[in-house]
Amino acid sequence: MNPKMSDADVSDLALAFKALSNPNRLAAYLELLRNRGASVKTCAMQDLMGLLKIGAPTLSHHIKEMVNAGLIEVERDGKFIRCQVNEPTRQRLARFFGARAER
Amino acid sequence: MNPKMSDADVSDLALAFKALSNPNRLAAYLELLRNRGASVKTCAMQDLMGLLKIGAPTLSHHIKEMVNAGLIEVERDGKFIRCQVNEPTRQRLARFFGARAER
DNA sequence: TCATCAATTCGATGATTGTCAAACTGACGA
DNA sequence: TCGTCAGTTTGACAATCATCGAATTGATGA
Repeated sequence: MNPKMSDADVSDLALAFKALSNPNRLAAYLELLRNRGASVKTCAMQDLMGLLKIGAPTLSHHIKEMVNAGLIEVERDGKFIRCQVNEPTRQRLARFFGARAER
Repeated sequence: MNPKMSDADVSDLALAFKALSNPNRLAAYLELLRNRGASVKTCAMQDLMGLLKIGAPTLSHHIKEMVNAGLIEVERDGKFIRCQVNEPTRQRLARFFGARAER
């Protein structure tokens, strides 16, 4: 039924799911998802630290892992960083679960 | 934009993603997804062992974890088991990534 | 009844992970 | 130029995970 999938695609997907398997990372991604429709689409690290009772080193590590998994993008802005969700990946994940269209 | 999400919902989701974060489990789930449209929607353990160069004890463990995460359902049929994807969870995951309609 | 077969449970082990504190970097403003 | 601030890197450690072999269970068919 579905076009089949290479081993490489499977391990890319597994990487994305692994990144979302940690509750703190998931909550961070969820926050970025919610910001997707807002006027300011990005979060700095301190915004996320407000939600996630974890230290800066840990969050920095989590962000790096989400970037590495292709889930989010990070931009530097002087002292700050700006995180936002990676759209192509988000859409690929939605399709994986069998979604068809999206408004 | 989105209705917000309880901590419990977040950890349920994290559990599902953790289950999909292992390449072998992901490949098994993928196989069940592909069978979703077929006439025989279920797989026995040996069907999955054909794909996944791992032993029966390990696969049994993986299946239990996917059941526990709500990703799949398992039914006993004599000596065999029949696995298939859990539809409500599948749809919830598709919606998580922002998909709207389906089919 | 008994041998076989599908699947599960148990116990162990090496690998990976999440987190922290401490030290570091690089940008900004005084 | 200096102190401070946002974020990063490093090194460590406890906890969790994936996998295996061996033993077990329960159903089937001879």
